[in-house]
Amino acid sequence: MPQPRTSDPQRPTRGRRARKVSGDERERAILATLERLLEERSLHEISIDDLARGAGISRPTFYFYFASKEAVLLSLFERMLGEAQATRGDTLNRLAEDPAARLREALGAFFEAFRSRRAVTLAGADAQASSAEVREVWGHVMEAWVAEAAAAIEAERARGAAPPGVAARDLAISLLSMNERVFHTTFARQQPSIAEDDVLDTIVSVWLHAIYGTATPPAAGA
Amino acid sequence: MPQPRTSDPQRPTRGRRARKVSGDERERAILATLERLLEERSLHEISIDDLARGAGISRPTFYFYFASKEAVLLSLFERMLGEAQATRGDTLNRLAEDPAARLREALGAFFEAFRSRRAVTLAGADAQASSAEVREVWGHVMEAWVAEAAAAIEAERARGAAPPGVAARDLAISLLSMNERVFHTTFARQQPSIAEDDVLDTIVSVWLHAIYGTATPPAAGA
DNA sequence: GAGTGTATCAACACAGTGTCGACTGGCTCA
DNA sequence: TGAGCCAGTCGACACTGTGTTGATACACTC
Repeated sequence: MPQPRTSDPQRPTRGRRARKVSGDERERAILATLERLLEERSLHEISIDDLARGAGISRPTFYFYFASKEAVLLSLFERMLGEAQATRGDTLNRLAEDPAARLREALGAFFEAFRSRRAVTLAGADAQASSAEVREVWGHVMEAWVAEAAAAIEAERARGAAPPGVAARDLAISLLSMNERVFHTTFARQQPSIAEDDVLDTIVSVWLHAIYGTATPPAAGA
Repeated sequence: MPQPRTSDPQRPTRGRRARKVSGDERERAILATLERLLEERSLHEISIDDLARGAGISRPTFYFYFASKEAVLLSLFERMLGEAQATRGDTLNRLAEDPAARLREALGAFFEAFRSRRAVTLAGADAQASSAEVREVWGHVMEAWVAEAAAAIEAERARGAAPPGVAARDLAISLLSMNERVFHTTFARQQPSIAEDDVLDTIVSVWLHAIYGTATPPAAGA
């Protein structure tokens, strides 16, 4: 049985010129095909045969590259989450500089990262229902964001800018859960949902009130 | 082709004594079987054959009662949502009496309604990914809650208990979305999630701060 | 020029879905 | 009382999608 290749990038690419069509190109073709098809229909309306044909290979050959279509989605999803991480930076750690502005910046970066890959975001969220693996990846990413947000909340409480209240971690989970679900319904254009242009204003307001009790918390210099 | 029966209760039950096993009993047996199996595994790990066997009938006979397993879930889901509506009452309309207490009451009723039917709640939420029909039912229910919550927020702003802010409807959507997702991760015992005992305290606190800017808003009499 | 690893696919086995057509057995009304 | 109706039932089939097997090709290595 051929081992499905992991997307491990340091696989040794053997000497000089690659074959007409290399394995990496095929892998990328499969990923691109899924991303394209997800713009039109949901993962469970896409068959492995669709992906294989889209990448110009047969169904058994598909299995040489990925173990399942969920695995393809997972790869796409992980890439996107990596990008989301990268663009966001450490904005939350510098909350004290100007809470309202920094928070808007951080939440805006998330929003933008997900918005720019709408189809993958939605499919990834939906796939959590059916794939324990997707659930686990998402759980790890969320865990990191929760820890970061909780630390930021505690720091703001410590410097007296935010009043004490419910456990910082629980608050962070609540607010991030809100983001997650609000983004999802907005991107899916479900009813009821918030208009794309109003999402950021609304969630920033909730974050500020939930953490500081006011929409205009004090900056560190003030 | 036999018409799949709706769960329409006023179907005429013909004269005197019912047959050994009536159609209604079968229908109830299918619903009960799904609810039982959902405690152990997810909808897409349950086949129509499982449901049929569980109800003591063959697979083709299943189709006499329901058009698909999603339809069975939908029936279960709608019943549960109906109960959630019923137990909650009009608490949100009486927010002014004592905002913190009434809000806790209203959110507590929701939490309890969903908690008591954990398996159906989780399966219903998951099925939104794959079934437009489930999505639509959930959308309608949410829409009603959003309208009610938005009206309550506007009333509190009108009486001066809550400060003005982002659109009441958008705020209502955000807060209800938070509930939805927080409940889901808690019931599914995903990581990260809020402990079952802390959920109510946490979300009530966010609602109060987001609407009133404080955890101790004034009652109407005060 | 034999051997190894990558890449490929036709053909198969299988699981689940949905449908068709035939059958049963109680009930109604002529 | 017996012809006809109808809710209810299921064996058998066709179809779709999944995952595996085994054989093959090709490039590059030693």
